[in-house]
Amino acid sequence: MVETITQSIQDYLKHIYELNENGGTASTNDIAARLNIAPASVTGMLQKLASSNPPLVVYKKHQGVTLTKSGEKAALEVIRHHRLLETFLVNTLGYSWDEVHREADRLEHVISEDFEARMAEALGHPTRDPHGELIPTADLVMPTDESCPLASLRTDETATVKRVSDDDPALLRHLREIGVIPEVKLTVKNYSEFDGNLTIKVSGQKSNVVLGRTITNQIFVEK
Amino acid sequence: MVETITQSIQDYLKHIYELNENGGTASTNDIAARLNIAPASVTGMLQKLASSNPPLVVYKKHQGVTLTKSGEKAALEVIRHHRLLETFLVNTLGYSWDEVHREADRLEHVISEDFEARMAEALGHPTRDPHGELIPTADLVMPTDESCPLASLRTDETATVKRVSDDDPALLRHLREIGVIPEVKLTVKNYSEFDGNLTIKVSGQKSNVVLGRTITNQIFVEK
DNA sequence: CTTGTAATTTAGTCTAACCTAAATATATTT
DNA sequence: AAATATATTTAGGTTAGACTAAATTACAAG
Repeated sequence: MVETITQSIQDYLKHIYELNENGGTASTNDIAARLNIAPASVTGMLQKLASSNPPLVVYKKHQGVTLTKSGEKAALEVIRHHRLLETFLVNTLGYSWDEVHREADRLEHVISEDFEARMAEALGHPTRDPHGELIPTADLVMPTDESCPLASLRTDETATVKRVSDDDPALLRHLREIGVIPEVKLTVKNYSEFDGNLTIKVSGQKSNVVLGRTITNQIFVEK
Repeated sequence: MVETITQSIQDYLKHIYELNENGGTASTNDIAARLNIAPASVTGMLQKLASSNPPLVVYKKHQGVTLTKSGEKAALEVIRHHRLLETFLVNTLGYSWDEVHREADRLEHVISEDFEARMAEALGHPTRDPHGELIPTADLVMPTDESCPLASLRTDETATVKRVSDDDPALLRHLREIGVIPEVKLTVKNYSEFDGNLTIKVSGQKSNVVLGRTITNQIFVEK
């Protein structure tokens, strides 16, 4: 049998992977929200993905889905494409941090394995994309992420920024302005018990910045 | 109204443009052959393209189609994407002459205008792609081509290669081997009345080569 | 000017992926 | 434990773009 993995199936798998990373199982509604389609349409597709050969998801009515091994491989393939593309667009065409996402979302489905390999080669086989997200390896293994939210640090702790959540372009632009980008070092000058704000000294920047919980939960660091 | 120009419509328009360049009107069968689909499917699409708003083709039953101004603009947009992409892939990812075509065929439909502009900029606004095909300008005008088939030259004439037909990868590899690539100078050493063969001295190559009609009709030069 | 062939069109189907509305299952609150 | 709210599924429908088979039109050759 071996049914074809269409572009929309790739999109489903990618988002299910990301939902699985956080929650566990991915719910019909969450998937629908991410794909901007009606929940009813998602149900139909999940049934199809579960009964394809080989099955790409494990699906129990009313209980969401998880990826099978095959589903995960297919998802990682797309994610590798996406993250390599983001890196490539920033490095070779001067795209900025916040502009690459939409472009990569369209390109990820159409590039060949050859294109993927040539990009990886040209970029020196990077392990993270411009936002610091880990890039699955060529044999489709997702490296483990050792980083923790900046929000979990306390006064006098020092760490290196590893990753920044990429789903809000405005936040990305802001972080770029205050110098919070991957591989930059920072130190917590103060932690406020009251509201969870952190006062941060960013290496290379003159003045300290105060960041709220909402932001510090989207920045990931290694001590 | 302004209906959306889907990927397959883009493909139809691109091939109709190319058929119009040679023949005049594009026939149902020719289009079907190029797109690898059944002629009956083409008829349906042509009717749709002719009655869309604005109309993209002029269609008279049993007499093939030509592009309208709107159809031509849409076609040139795709062709510009394609040719810039080929140039980009060769220049920045080390693709060879004969490998770029398939990749560009998929990418041409999904890149943004921004991507197009960045490529053009990075490449220094090239006027020809790696095979020497003219690239439509940013405002979608196809430059006029002054070149003529190598087959039309006679003994002792000298010319510069401008373009090579790109639809046969094997031919492309052969031409690369004997040094026949755009901007290379060559001289006709002999013309054979009998079979139309040309004996050619290619600048930078030690030994002369003899090329038959089939090949010399696919190489375009300027004297 | 008729007849055979090739090109084209019509008519009717199919599939993928979406939709809406209604039905049902699950979860939450009182 | 019932009542309500929320999440999910079912049922039925739409659209784009392909298909095959049959009908028609155009064209070329005797």
